[in-house]
Amino acid sequence: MSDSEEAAQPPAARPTGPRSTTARPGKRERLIRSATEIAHSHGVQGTTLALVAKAADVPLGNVYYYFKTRDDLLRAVVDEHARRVDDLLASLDRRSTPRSRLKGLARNWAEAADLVAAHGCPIGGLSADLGKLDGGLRACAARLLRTLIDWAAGQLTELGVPDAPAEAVSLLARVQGAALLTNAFDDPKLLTEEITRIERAIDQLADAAQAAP
Amino acid sequence: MSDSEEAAQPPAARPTGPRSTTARPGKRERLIRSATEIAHSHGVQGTTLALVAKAADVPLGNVYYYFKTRDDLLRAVVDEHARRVDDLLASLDRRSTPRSRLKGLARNWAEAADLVAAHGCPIGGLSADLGKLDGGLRACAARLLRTLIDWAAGQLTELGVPDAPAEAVSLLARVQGAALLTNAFDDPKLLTEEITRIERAIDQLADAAQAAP
DNA sequence: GTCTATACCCAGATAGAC
DNA sequence: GTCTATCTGGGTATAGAC
Repeated sequence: MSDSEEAAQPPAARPTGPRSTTARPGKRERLIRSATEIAHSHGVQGTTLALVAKAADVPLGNVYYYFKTRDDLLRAVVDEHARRVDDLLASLDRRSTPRSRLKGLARNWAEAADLVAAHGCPIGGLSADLGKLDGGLRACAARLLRTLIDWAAGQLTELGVPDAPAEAVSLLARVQGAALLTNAFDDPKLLTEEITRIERAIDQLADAAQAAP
Repeated sequence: MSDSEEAAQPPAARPTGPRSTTARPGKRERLIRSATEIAHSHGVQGTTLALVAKAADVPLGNVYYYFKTRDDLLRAVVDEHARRVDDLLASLDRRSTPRSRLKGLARNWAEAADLVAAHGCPIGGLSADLGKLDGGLRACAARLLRTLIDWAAGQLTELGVPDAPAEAVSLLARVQGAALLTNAFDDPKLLTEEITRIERAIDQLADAAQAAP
């Protein structure tokens, strides 16, 4: 490296695996994935570097080559979720109608009912956990929920639903609350049934908007 | 004490303050109250004995005279919430109609909007936090939510609402989800507006049941 | 770049004087 | 009953050999 201001600069978020097609992802990526999983199952405060390093099969001391501090790793976890949300919304955007897109979003939680029953909603749980921290991480997770609400509000607007932003908040609230109860009672069926009801509510909103334009 | 099997037996949950009318509550009670507050603001994992002892103005070592382990103290926190829930529901039961009782329950969250924005719903947060623990505490918090749902289902049944249990779950889910978003965005208004919408939903359920008995 | 060993701190819990 | 001092374990973070 001729252009040197830092002797050893971490890879800094390469697109995907840096190696050949079949090799497992690089260490940085493995660490992020493990941390994301453990933050979901054990909560943010239970996400210790020892657990993450072990799950990623990376020696503990080596973690600090990729992340200066534990908070940096947690920030990367939020970014990872942001990527996943963007991917999901992009795939939903390919559907033909706003109604189908909104239902697809709701269905997405129902499909993960078992995971949600076991550990809660990854995004909702992360938000709640980060909200109880002291540092700059506090506000960092609300952006995931914000993205989802804004997207839903856009779909509702396209449907001609009046008061779309408030309806979007209600929709997300119903999903998040259902996820919380599902986790509390460890009962996937609660989530699938509640999502069905939410899909009905989406239909009613769409039908009402179509009837009175 | 003539009836001695234990040399020093902790007070074991006396009804209220053991002293004269104006003295502050006993140490055990102060510890429970401080722990309840800190569990709300810092989360269960952030509820350290040092913090609790300091807030209750009790020396750290003395905590163990009242609670054998930290888990015991956390169990006492859940019990404290259970008491508060029972009190709330008992006071609501004095209202004349199920509709008014249900709205009163919803209003209860709206009145605490600032606290919810700052730290989330005490019960929902506790449930989520305990769900991520290993030990026997895991299932212990779901009972608070269970109590609320069962009570709401009873009120809806009395109203003649069909599928009352599922409607009760939906109602609680909406409240809990609204609380989660309110906390994530640190915005009390979000909760008050969402509760208003939930009250409207209660009216609609009641009106519909009355129209078609 | 990678990994071992370890410093350092703060948590829960205990001992024992008072 | 009350409180100080302390033990022990596990957490983040660093030093430094390779």
